[in-house]
Amino acid sequence: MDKRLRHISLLRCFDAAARHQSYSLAAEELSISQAAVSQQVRNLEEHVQVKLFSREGRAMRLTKQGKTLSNSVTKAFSELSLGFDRIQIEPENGVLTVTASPSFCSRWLVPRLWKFSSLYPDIQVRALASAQYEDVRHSEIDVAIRQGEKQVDNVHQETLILDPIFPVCSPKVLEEHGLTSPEHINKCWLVEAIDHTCNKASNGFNSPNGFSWHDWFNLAGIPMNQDHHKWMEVTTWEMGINAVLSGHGIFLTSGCMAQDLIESGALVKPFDIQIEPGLKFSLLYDEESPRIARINVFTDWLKQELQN
Amino acid sequence: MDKRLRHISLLRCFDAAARHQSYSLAAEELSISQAAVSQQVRNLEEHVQVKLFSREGRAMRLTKQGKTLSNSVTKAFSELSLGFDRIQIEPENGVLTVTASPSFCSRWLVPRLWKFSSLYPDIQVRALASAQYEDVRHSEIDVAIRQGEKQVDNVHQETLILDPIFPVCSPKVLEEHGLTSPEHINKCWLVEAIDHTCNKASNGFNSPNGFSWHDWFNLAGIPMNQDHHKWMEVTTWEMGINAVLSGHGIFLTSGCMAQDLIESGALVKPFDIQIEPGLKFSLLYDEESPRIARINVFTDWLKQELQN
DNA sequence: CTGCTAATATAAGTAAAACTTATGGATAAA
DNA sequence: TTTATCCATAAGTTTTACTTATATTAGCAG
Repeated sequence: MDKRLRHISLLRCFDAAARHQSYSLAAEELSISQAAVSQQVRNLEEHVQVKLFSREGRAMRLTKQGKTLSNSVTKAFSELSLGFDRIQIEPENGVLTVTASPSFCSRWLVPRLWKFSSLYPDIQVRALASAQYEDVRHSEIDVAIRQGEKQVDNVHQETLILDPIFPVCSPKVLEEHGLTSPEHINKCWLVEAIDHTCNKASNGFNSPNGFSWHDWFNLAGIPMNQDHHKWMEVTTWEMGINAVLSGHGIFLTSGCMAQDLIESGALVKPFDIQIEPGLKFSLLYDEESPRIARINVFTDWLKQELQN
Repeated sequence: MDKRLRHISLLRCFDAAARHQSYSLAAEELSISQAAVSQQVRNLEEHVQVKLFSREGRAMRLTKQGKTLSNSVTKAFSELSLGFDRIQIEPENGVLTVTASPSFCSRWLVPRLWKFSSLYPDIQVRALASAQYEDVRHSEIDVAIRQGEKQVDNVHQETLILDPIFPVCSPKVLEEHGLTSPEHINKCWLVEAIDHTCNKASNGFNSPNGFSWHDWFNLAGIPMNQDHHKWMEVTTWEMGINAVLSGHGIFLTSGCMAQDLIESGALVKPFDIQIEPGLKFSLLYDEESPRIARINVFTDWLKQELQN
């Protein structure tokens, strides 16, 4: 054991002072007195026989050697924090970060979070919208909800939702076009969400869709007008929802994206014909996360919410 | 500042116990009592709320979490030691480790070290023979002398010797073959040191040679017998020197490898024709080494020695 | 199986380190 | 020049790291 590590405690004050270039600010951060910081740094300088700070007016600037040591200390402390993180279990209470696609966040997750927050007021949920999967193991993200499925090493993954695909439109469009039979859909503008990678065979998290109007017409057993010119393609679920909300045609949606709007009457589901099993939404988290207790609270609530 | 680093001192005992899987051995290493180690580890376990060791008979085995933390602590402590090393200046007196090729060590360096030791009896020089360059920045080696030149990050490098290349032989061979003119060399066995990587264009430290008899004959302006069958190739300078010392032909040597033997009369230089500039020997050391004071003493002496 | 040795655990006490409060000195700004 | 801000130092207090003594557990040999 390196004898110099006998005075390893002194490095705490050194590190804080180095970052702030100020003993007072360091003392504030550490919730101790300025005099303590001054003495600890002086003790360190005496033990290693190297001047680490030089006074510049009221500030304490690092010497060249002080900078060198500070770099090493920062790395070492970071490594220790990581080690502690890996072995410790955080309490249930605290911040939890959940990531999903922007559409899922705004159309499904965020409109439901008030229920979670009512039940668990000591857990603050941060919803992080992201167009692609974020690593739950090497970031501060705790839970990811993604459309599709993909093998991710050392990450727990389960099916959260199997979402039917069906057409929705506004009540206005329903009335104007008299949509009493599936064939009548051919009278409308057809809105379809496409996967902008244009690769239906891709295996992994994708956005947004693996189904088209063509699939739905096949299921309904009716011919699709082959020279149908009234169609529009969008690249996110939210765009499609917003289109039909404003009275623009009929949208082949993923159920969960429209569920709250159907319940509120803002949109209607003209026909009880849906593609099943439709989309899979997966739930992912790191079982070895220090925040596993918090993650479990949230994911349990999620699953319960989906049964109601 | 991570609050857990408040108890950073406890990690010293943890680290020693983890390495030894024994509190008693850890105590011995740290020169404290077993009871202190036991209590420090217990305190750490209480603060982080994780069991780090499990008792197996008389041994203390790391738990899975203990192993995880131990890995991080080892890295962090290593980083801190490195930081201390980089800022601390060791005194002039102490051990200095010098590395060079085996041939250079035995033929040039070691035969001269007695002079250095006479002048600086408090600096103990350890000559480390190595066939390849050893990193002076991340090892305990202080000074490297290598043939050739190569860019090494954060390492001071300068030319130590520009060594002429010329033929040497034993006085006996000189007399037997009557080598009074360069053409007479064709009567002898020609010994040549080759670079066993067989890549003359390689940029970096190489061993041993970038020159051949062909080069020397060109310089001397005489034709080399094209079907010369009396030749031998060796892969180190020392082999070549030993060959001619035993009366075997004539060797195209690097000056410094034969200098002391020429001065003593054991070998002779038949002709005053030499390839110049010949080989470059470089001196390398880490300017940020804690032993820089000692390194400077040695390198200054080296350069002085070469001017005499 | 018994007795002994080796190793860790725990309790009480001591020594050293980390911190506090009070005050002085230096620098910057008004 | 005065005032405010920041670090340095001294003396005292609190906390942590260590000691010694003893208890407990495990392993080994006869």
